[in-house]
Amino acid sequence: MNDVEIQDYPKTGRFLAGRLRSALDVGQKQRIEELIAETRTLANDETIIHAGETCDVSTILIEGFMLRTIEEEGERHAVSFHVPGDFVDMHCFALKRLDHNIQAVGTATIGLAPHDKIRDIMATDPDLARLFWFGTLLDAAMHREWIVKLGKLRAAPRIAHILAEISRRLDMVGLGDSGGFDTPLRQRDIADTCGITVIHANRAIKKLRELDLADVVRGRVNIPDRKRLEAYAKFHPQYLYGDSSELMRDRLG
Amino acid sequence: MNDVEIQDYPKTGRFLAGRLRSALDVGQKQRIEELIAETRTLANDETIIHAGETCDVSTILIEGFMLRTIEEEGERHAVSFHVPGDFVDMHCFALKRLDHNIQAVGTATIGLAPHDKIRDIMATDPDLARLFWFGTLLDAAMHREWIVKLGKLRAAPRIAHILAEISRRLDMVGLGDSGGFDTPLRQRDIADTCGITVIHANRAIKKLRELDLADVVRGRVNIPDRKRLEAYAKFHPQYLYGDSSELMRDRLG
DNA sequence: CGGTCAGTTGATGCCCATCAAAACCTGTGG
DNA sequence: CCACAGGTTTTGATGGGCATCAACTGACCG
Repeated sequence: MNDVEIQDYPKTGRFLAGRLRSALDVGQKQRIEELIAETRTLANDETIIHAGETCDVSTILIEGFMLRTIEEEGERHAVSFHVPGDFVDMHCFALKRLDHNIQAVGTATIGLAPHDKIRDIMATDPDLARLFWFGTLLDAAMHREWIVKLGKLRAAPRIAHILAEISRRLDMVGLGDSGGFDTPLRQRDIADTCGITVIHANRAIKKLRELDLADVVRGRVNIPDRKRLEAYAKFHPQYLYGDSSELMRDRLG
Repeated sequence: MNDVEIQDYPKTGRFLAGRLRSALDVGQKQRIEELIAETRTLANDETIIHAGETCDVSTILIEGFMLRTIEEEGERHAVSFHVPGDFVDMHCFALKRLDHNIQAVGTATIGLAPHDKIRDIMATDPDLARLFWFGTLLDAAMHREWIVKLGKLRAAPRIAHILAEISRRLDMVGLGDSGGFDTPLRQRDIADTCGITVIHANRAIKKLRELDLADVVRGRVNIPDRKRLEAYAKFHPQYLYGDSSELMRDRLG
């Protein structure tokens, strides 16, 4: 991942960066870039898709953060979060309707890919089809890891895990920032993601601060030593299927 | 779903039954059936794929139950369970290696689909390609629902949710049994799935028994009134994307 | 009839939800 | 520049859920 990718492909240059993107040729990258018919800017908390709606475009997150949330009995549960480069609702192409909402956290910029263009790709480039598929399966892999962590970890390490994962994923798409990252995530969002109350999230964050593992302040997360944070969170990045993993040497085809 | 499907397609007749299967034509069903190069019988607890292994076949569960598990620090965590008709590791085709194990619970019969045959389908029938994709996205949808339930529900309703889901999924593939279902699931498996200890699982099961919601005995789960069980578990089947949902009327293409 | 494994029960302490309230930011308009 | 309002972060007190350690029962099997 380098800046050239973003110059050449300003809307989709981060898509699967650090993962299978390196297996794509120029023509394929160009074709993905041309998928994006339109870009939009989202306001804080704006929801682009509501659970149950059918859709005929898919959305790539270009800049900012987003959450997938499910409402139940008036409570919001966040099932996953997204960083730039994520095709946040590619699965909508195959599912036709979604079981959850997708909303911006802070302001965000998105690109829209009409499904008929994706259908063209499915019919003419099986390798790209498989790449899109791969992208949606990464979400499933992250869901699985999170299920394990929810069963295994208490509040503070859960939060540490979220922070460690965001940090790693930002790295993969070329937005790494040693020492932490800027984010509009609120304690409310962290609580909704970890399945705990805001109040308890606050105490757990305080604990991380006291342990000098992570400092969450408005708009910024400081991480003095990511290795220590990852150890505390029992974070093992294999499930992100990154390039750097020795196990991921074999590629498309 | 009816018995004719299983007579005509003994190995894959339950695949996506109750969901998009009804959108397939005879040629497509035949093509899926012919994917299965070989069948095998698995012993109790036998693991067919270990985390990290690459693979060049995918597996459909023909008879019995299976679990996806992730080991961490000697503890087994189950991230999902499977019923007949599930293509348990179709995602292995696009991911190449898996982040988890897949193992039988009790004895099970599976069918093996070589990846080169799947690749042929990807290249020649985009509708079937999309169907396979859809199948893997169902897993992701179930993962999301489970993440919400882990955040929202305590032990007893979690277990109730598992039981309700199994019951519904058996219905969809034509194995419904009003009053409950036979299963080799042990309390250990339920505990590993719910992220609780066996001891606490036992107490929660006792509670379900006392509430007359479900009776889990060796090899059998009795459900006197599924509606009541589902209400207690806050089970809402939309995430299973079943045919019966009004929202699912639109199909492939 | 002893061994093994699944299921069951009791006692203790920590984690987290809940109710309540205060301190703090941030943007707004006077 | 200050006052104010609304949302975010912080702290305290109380109770319930679950993990943990320990022990016992019952079923199946050689």
